[in-house]
Amino acid sequence: MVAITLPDKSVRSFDKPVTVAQVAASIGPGLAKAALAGKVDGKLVDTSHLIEKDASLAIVTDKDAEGLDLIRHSTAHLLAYAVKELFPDAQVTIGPVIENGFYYDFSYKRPFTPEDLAAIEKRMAEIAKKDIPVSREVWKRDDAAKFFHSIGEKYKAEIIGAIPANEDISLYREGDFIDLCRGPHVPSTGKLKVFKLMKVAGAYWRGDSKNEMLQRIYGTAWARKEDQEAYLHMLEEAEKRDHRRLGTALDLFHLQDEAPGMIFWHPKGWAIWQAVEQYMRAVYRDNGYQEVRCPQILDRSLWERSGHWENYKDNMFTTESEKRDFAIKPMNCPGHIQIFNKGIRSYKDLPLRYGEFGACHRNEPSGALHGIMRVRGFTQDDGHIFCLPTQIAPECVDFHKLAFRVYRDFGFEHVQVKLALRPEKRIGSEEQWDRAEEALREALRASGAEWEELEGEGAFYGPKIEYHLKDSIGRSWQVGTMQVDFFMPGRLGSEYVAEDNTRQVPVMLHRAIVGSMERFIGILIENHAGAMPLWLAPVQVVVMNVTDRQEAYVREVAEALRAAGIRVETDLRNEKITYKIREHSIQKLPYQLILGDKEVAARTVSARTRSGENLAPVALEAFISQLQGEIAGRK
RNA sequence: GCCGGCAUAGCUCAGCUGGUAGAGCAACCGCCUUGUAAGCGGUAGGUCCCCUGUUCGACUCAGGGUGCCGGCACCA
Repeated sequence: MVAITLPDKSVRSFDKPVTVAQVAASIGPGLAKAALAGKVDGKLVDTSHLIEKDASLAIVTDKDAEGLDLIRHSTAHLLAYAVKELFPDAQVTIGPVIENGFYYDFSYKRPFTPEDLAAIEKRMAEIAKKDIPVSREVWKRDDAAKFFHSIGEKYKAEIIGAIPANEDISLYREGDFIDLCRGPHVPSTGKLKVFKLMKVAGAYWRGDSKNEMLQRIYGTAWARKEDQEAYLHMLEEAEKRDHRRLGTALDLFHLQDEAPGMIFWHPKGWAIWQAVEQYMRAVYRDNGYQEVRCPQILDRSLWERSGHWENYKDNMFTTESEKRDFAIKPMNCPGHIQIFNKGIRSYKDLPLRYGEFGACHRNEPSGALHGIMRVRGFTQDDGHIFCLPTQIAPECVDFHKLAFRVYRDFGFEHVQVKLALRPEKRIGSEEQWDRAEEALREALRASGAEWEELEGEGAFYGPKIEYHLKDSIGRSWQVGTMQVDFFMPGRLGSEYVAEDNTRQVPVMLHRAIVGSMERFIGILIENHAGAMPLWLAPVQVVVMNVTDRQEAYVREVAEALRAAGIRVETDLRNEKITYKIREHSIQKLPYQLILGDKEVAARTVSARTRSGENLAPVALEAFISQLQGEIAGRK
């Protein structure tokens, strides 16, 4: 007797072991058809899985998140199947599920072309249509290794070789194609109906740039056609919000060949920058930071002492003058330490907080550059807190709260928090690391944050909290950070006089909220689709005349707005009002003031909002105070 | 840096197999004095990314470079 408990708590009894598929069939033919896998006692298995003893079972269909992942995983195998049919000497490697789809890495004598992709996708559809059963087989590890060697699949053999010898492994067979896989998979290829190959790209074998490069094919797969169409449509829409496109369209900035990874800020882009910077400056001021400014170029000897010359040389721009070597600063911390070191510090001075809008240059690999998100010249809202070990935790708690307040003010609700823990190559004692990691955890816990821990991702001098925001197509970018550093202050000779009159080395906290002004503005642009909130909009109001009779009044109104601190432009061009409205709408201006004879006569203004709403005429003063209210509220 | 793709007017893009280039928008000049998302007419604008080669002839083909785009690696 086998008793199966279903999710609704009902129990079905069978007189001998049954497969997931049989249980599904016993419930109903519809479910039997929809079944993609089973979840037995919480473990995902194939529908062919034989249940031999009492268990709980949930039938997984394409309505479950797991079902969708299954479809994607099986579609990756389908892709490999099709590739092996069309390109028999291609070698298969791995094909995992990713957000919205999957990829599969192949080794092949030449790169796949877009035409290849179309042919592969066609073949996939044909195989799917044949509804070929997918079956699981359990092999001895060595047999499997031998087998994959014999068919020339050296990557698979290598993967299997890394599995302990006494472990059995599972293979999945569909038609002539057999692949090593933990599974589970859909029962047959006919379950795979909605997929599309998206792009080819190079990817290193085992993610190591010392290894050969494989051909990675990316695809997307869905349970329903509408889902895929919605996804593709979303991608198209996201493309319109790309900060590079909007940067040109809204005349915010540009880049050019002579300065790769460095930005020319146009007046409107710089107005956004200034709005962000002034806001962040107030954040420094109101939270116990003193703003400072350090040299852009510093002598080699300083970078040797800090360790950068040895560890970071490839990323630094260097220069030479009168037989002295200099580096353009890639970071601000050594500079801040010089300020700290000037004079004798007492424990009573700590925590001491310095903040800078520090322009840094890093010679990033050319392939890493991306619009204004990843650049070679950028400005950090970089702060360093010199403190006692006991002050680490409270400083981190305060910082975390502050960072989240800032993100909220900029309109970000979804901030990913990650905690990067001790890497293999590190300095400092285990005890110091324990304390530092725990201090950061404590700060996150105290703030009620949810976070993800990344083993081995910390800096060599200490662990760090990372704050990430997403761009329009969902790529995640680190913005803020909080890092504990036990190392650099000692290395650069910082000390304070402790209570017992001994000299001690302070702990340094490296912290940034927007991270890089450039990246942060890029993300701001994408998240607002270029329609910046009033307080950040480069031009907040445009004042327009209907005919040239209102010209003087337009100037008067604009001047009053300017005097009230509003960023205002006039549009006195000899064009139809509809033409002007269209143009400023495309430029995503928050408010357009339309002044005709009526407004002149009544000494009022008629505003049109960005959403296309026409507000009733009001007195200028009323309009100004409305704007000032919105700006103060950061709307 | 690695794999692949791309580079034509200010912007977005077209230009078949080699015969030195076009459109729309923008700009400029007129006309129109205009009321909530494009009035009309005209003019001007290009080292077809750069260098070398093949060719009678190169935007087009080949080689090299630079930059950008998509990934990978990197991002203390």
